[in-house]
Amino acid sequence: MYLDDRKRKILQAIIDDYIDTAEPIGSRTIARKHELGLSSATIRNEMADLEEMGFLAQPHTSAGRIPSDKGYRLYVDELMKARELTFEETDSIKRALEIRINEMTQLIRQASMIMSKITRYTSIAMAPQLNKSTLKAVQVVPIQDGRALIIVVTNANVIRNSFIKIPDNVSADFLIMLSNALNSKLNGLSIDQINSSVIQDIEKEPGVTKEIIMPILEGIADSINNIDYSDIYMEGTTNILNYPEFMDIVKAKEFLNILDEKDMVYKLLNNQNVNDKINVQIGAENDIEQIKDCSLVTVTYSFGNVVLGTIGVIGPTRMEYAKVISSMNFLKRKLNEEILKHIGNLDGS
Amino acid sequence: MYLDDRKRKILQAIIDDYIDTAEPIGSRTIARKHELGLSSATIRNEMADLEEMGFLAQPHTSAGRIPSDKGYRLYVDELMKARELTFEETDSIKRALEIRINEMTQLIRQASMIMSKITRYTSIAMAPQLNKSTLKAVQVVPIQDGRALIIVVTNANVIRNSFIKIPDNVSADFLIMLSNALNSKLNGLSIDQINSSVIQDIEKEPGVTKEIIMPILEGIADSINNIDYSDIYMEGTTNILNYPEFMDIVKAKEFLNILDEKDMVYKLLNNQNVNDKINVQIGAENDIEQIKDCSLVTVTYSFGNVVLGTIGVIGPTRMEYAKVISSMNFLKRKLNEEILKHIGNLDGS
DNA sequence: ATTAGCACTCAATAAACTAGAGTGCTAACA
DNA sequence: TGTTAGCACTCTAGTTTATTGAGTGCTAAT
Repeated sequence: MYLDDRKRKILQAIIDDYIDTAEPIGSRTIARKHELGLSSATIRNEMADLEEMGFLAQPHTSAGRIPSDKGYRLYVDELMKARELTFEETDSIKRALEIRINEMTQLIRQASMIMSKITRYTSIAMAPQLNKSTLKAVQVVPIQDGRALIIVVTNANVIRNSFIKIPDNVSADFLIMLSNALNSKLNGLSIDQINSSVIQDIEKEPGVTKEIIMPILEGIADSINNIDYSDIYMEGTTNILNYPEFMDIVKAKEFLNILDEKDMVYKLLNNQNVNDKINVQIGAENDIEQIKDCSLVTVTYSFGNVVLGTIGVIGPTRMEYAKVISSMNFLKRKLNEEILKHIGNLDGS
Repeated sequence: MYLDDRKRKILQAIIDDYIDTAEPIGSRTIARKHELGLSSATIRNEMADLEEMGFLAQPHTSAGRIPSDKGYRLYVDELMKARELTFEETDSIKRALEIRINEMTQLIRQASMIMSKITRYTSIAMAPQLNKSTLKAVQVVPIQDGRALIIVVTNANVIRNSFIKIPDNVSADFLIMLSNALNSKLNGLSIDQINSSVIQDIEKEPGVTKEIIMPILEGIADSINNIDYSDIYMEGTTNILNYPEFMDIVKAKEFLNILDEKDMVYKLLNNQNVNDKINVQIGAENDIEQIKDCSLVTVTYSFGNVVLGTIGVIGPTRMEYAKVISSMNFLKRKLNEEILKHIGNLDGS
């Protein structure tokens, strides 16, 4: 069966309406509301075809049709019309990102917050993925005898600390010297690139022993590797409860439970293709059974070839795709500008 | 009317049963299940008295009785029997706190997590309140020309960073000297104690100017004052959906919305009395209308006179108070031991 | 190819009924 | 005088039955 232009128009009309009302759409509704010049009977025949082709489904025999995941996919890829953002929307995105930024993570949280607010869905975000980053500065700061604090700054200006134990007899001056050595040797390396030849190189410095260097390197690895789940942010988690398809307490719980488990959210955000596009996962396209009735729109942003994180909006499959995608596009653009400003500035580049 | 021993026994029995079943309790149930040697008619009369005194309420004329906030209050203060924790429970609390702790916040998150798991309610926690802390170490680390990173460590080993701008021509050696000066002058002071005389004192150091010292002090204040809401942790937010009184989507949403707004949670945790006791807020005793059907059990823990934070468990007013309070007590004890170990160690004291 | 018409289906809502848990009151009892 | 058995009454929750209306699929006419 061929998906001709009339079928596409009808499908589009049905999905538009369904996104709007969350009610199964009948042939008469389409005939009345959209000027297709066709009677309900004709549309009825076309709808039967569309169902057979897998784009529509029927909750029960005497109900209207609702879109299937496949239907939404076609809609997103080909049918829907772009939605212009209003001035209020673009403006609030712009203003949200205009904060005084101290750390990348703040920028991301802010971005996540505004996405949730504009779309009225739930936003999830993941902050910089440290193990892909490279070191920009390392400092060893003495706190008191036998204890020091390692501070690591990455090329994306993410800061991590970790306490370490050091031998008691180490002087503050020596640590300063050591910090300088570490800085020059490790600068620009990713954590994976710190191998034995680099370590041997550092050991050549006067006074540097295995006893002192090992806890420091462990501390650095600790700081970096520990992608801890605190770097996952969520906003508007209860928004889902506003949508009729999640008014059922069991459904709502299923959804909220996934958000409660940060490693699930982490997995969700990490399964995305890393590219410059807006990613759309519809319904069962994500492989978490409990949210097979949800869609996820994500964008991964980066600086150079360093992936800095991912922001996503998750809502019912009956999502206002046009609006969400437009918002994400605009956010991505503004976010990239901000990242450039932020990291650019600090790099002096 | 006098609340004699028999009335108290009956009230206790009713509340025990109601906490268990969430169903209004009738006179016959009490007569049957508890060996009070009284007929249902007698209990009926006593129940009418208890209702008149405000300890019980009736959802409708032909239903059993449910406890009022006042009833729960009496129950918590005087009636309930302590609940021994099982070995599994004490053991899992102990093991949860045995992690390798890098920062106080990790300890608190861990504690919050285990409370939610054991009680099956929602736990909320607040990490160290920085502005009551005193400074233990301050370091100014050059990142590149014109930019430096301030690292602040408090007496509770909480670490905060903030980027600052400094004049271009400042040398790394000078910053090291300055760090040393700041360390000796600011050590032991709280943020409120850094006044103009302290600042003047620092300015006496050779080469220190207002231009250089002001951004640094601002950076310190930034790090400290910014009690940001990331320091609020929650676990088991969806647990509430397991309790029949919150199966209603509107009720559930009301509850979850409060948790979604971190400043509400913040307010909730901050309104607690700061003392060494377990605090119990029953129903409308907390002044947030939306959670007037919830009870909150909190404990504030501290080191010396420094308040380090608060951990709370929030659930329906029909809460297993005995279990929650026992758990909190045990947690408090273990937590204090850990804090002593942790901070003690690092202080060398 | 399109459409009007009609019989049929099914969910949702309302209305009527039933069952049962629980109360309050009264009168009898120890 | 406190306690209890007994009974009429109340109210909710659950079940059954009937009704409505939106929507479909099919057929025959255009």
